Amino acid sequence: MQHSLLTREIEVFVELGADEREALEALREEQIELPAESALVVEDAPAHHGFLIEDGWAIRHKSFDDGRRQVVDFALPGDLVGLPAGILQRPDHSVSALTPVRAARFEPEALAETVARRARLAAAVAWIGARQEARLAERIVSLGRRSAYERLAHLLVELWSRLAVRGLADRDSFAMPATQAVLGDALGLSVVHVNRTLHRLREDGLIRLESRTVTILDFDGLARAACFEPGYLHHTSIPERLRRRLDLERDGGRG
Amino acid sequence: MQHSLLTREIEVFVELGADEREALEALREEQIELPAESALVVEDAPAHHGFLIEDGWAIRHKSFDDGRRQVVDFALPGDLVGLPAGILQRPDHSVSALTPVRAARFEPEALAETVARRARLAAAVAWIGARQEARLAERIVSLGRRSAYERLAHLLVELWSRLAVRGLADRDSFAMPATQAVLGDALGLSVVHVNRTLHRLREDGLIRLESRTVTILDFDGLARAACFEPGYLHHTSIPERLRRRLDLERDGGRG
DNA sequence: CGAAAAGTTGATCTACATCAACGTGCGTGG
DNA sequence: CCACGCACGTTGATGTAGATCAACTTTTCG
Repeated sequence: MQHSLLTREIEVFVELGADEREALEALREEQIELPAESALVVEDAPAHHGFLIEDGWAIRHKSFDDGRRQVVDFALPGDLVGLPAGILQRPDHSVSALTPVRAARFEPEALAETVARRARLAAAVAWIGARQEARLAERIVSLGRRSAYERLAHLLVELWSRLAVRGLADRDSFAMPATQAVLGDALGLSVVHVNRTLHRLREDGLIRLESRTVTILDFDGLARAACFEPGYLHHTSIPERLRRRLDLERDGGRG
Repeated sequence: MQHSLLTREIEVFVELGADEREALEALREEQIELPAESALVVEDAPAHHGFLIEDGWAIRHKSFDDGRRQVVDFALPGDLVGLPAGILQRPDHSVSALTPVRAARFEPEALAETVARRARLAAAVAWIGARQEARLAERIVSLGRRSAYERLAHLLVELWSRLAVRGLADRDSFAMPATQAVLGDALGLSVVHVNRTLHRLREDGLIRLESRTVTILDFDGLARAACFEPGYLHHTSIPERLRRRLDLERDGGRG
């Protein structure tokens, strides 16, 4: 894996020139390896970096003083974290490794600068941000209006989909490092209820679950149970109209 | 209000040059006025615009086939909507006017182009996006881990804060055009429960509520009840480090 | 002024939380 | 290599926040 995952991620959507690819590679400040449980970004800590997750899972989460915790999103290989934290004054949530994590660290300001000079990169980053926002919106829908059963089904389909487009899932299964407690914190449920709900999903023949591996036995059934509409994941490329504008930009710009 | 709200909104955080301001003004495609209930963005409709809300309230929401609905966010004067919808292939949620709305319409592609040539503008837009994402994250926390009482208190404080920084709220009150049904759809609660919970907030002497006006009687109490931490709203300006980089960019760039 | 929309209140139901106990796999130290 | 401990998972009993159903009042608006 010589090219960073970031390059690959972006190139799914826009083709990059050699110079653009180089500029991205130059951002990579340091390669880091973190044990499970360690923090990549700490809420309220002023100094912070962005990270590109290259291997392992992380969570973005907020904690209350009284011990309540909410997982805002899962960060999988290929995901960028700490970007908003870098743009805003201080991070308003933490990012912690769920498994051992390998990641590329970079200065958000350097990314901003690099991207500011290259319209196509800027569009790609905006695009990544918009997609993240779409995911959060869908999570709001889950928490607000879906039952525990639907939420869990939905999350499983989402995770599989996100891993699958990156070639990190098998045809019908994937490794699930999150404990039931973490799932509960992501879905706004108690551990006990996550357990019972998983049990029901198994009873209903939708999934199998063994040694931290989820096998989806009935995709249609699971997606139907979840009211899952894949559109919000936006696995497709940047809209034609936008791309055309930016190709113009590229030809007509300083080059 | 000759200058667009967008200009004012951005200038809270970075100073703009005359050219930058002009470029933003040039984006304004058309001024539109919409009655309450009408849609600015329709889920699944391919053609779409971005809008800068100039007056009135709107909601971003998703609807299920079975009638369930979730309000993802409120859009207040000064807010940008339809931006992610413009970047992504198709909008994954709708935006509807809650009251009559005055808004400036623009092509998202034109914004992308304008912004791509001006680092400071790009940073400002990225900054606006990051702030929106922070709001959604906080909403996820509310829905996942806060009680109805806390959620409602939290929302009221948030709305007041957002209106107040824009000079749209009185010292301790604001006009609240959302019905209890809409509040329910935003908070993941039933109308009945919203009603009872509002009642409790009144009983406890935290708010008063008359003719669609919320008066906050006890800010501290309400914020405490909500576990409200204002940080996530990011009403402060762009971090110094980032600003410095972009000022450099401005001096050194093509100009 | 009348009708429809919004708000209010009570009774009842249920999805999920909480409490409690026990099972199971696994890494660590004796 | 066994045994202890601990994190995680599982299951049952019970409690409760909030949903649902139903009726009524008040406000809004054409």
